Amino acid sequence: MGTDPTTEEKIKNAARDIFMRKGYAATKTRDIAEEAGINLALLNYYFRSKEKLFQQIMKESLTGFFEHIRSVFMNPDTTLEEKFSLLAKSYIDQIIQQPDTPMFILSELRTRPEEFINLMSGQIKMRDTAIFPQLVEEIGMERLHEINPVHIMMNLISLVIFPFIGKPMIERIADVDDASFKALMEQRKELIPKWIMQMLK
Amino acid sequence: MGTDPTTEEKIKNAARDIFMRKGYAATKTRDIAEEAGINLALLNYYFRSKEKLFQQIMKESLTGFFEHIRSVFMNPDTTLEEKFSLLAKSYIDQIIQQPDTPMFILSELRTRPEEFINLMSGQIKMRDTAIFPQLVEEIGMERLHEINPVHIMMNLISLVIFPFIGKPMIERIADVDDASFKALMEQRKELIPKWIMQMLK
DNA sequence: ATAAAAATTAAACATTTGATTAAATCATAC
DNA sequence: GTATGATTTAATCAAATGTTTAATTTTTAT
Repeated sequence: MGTDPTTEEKIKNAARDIFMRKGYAATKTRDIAEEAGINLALLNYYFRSKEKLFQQIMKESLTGFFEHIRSVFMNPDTTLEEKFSLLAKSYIDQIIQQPDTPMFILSELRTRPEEFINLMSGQIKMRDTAIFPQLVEEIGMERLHEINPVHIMMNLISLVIFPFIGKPMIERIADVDDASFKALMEQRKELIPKWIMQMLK
Repeated sequence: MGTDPTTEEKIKNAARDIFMRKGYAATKTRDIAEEAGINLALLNYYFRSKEKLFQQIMKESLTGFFEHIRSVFMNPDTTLEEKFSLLAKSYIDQIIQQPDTPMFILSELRTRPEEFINLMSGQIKMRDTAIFPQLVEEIGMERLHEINPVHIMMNLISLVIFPFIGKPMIERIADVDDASFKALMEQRKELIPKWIMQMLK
């Protein structure tokens, strides 16, 4: 067993939980305090304000979110298809562990874009990745006008992430339960790279 | 020119605008009143409460959102590829007009799933559509175990909707401006049906 | 023209909510 | 053991927020 979490950690864990599930505006500092099992004043004692606490958590979420893309897309020693496959595998695994992260980031980015300008800068730029020239080469100069590499990147991310974002709706429309949903996501680790490769044909 | 909007319409329009942009919790009744140019008390006079006003708007958004899917997927007289094409075209056009709708629905569905159980019931069921048996036939019985029709439906919706949800992030990562983004979306009306058909091969 | 109904306004109310304060408790060093 | 600093608590504050009230103005019907 690990050591007991410090008060600071308890607050952060509770805050991450509730921020991710309900978003910034719907999260009350008292909910965080109760979930963490601490006195309300301790939240401000350790983190100064709800806003500061939120920014710490968002920064870490963003970093984790991009680290996956970065490490896969920056590697010059893997082929295109390997990159697609690695990204699908590691991302789907990660999101299964923390299903709320993508929606959390995207919905806060929509609601309060101002706060993100600094947090987002210094993150990945598509043109600086190793995958970008590989995509350009695979598509071929003469076909670049009909299929922009940005489409392929969007498609990869869309196919990986959207099912998790749309899960509550998909489960109702398609009559799939939680277990079946997870099984479908597992299959997608293999299917997505195949689909993306076909798009390049 | 159309007639002036009634007070009720002014409130609803303002509320739709702000709810869509900021979400339920971050929207203040006073913001709605100001945006609508009306006295705060009129909001409760016409709609009883913020919650009731929200539910009306959400119900209409959900209905509009599903009407497109329904009308395309229910039509027994179009081929699979025609359905893919029609859905991509009409959906992308609709979302370009009202880019916040998908994110609005999905993020509120995540934040307050309780409120949605009644609003969602009576909406579309995948197994009752005309497209479902078409998909099953196209895939073929012997391949159904390796590619569940639900994947194809998820992919279609993902490729259409996700770029709009991820737009603020995509624009930063891929260095595309608003005009280029719209041009890319226009291309996708033709590309998405093609990509989806390839997945069935 | 006038009375009744509908619409609008300014003010206030009751909670909620983020934050602070001052006192109390705990841990650590000497 | 005691003093010092860190941590925790209960209580409180001030502002924000959804809603209501009571009075006023505008519209409608006769």
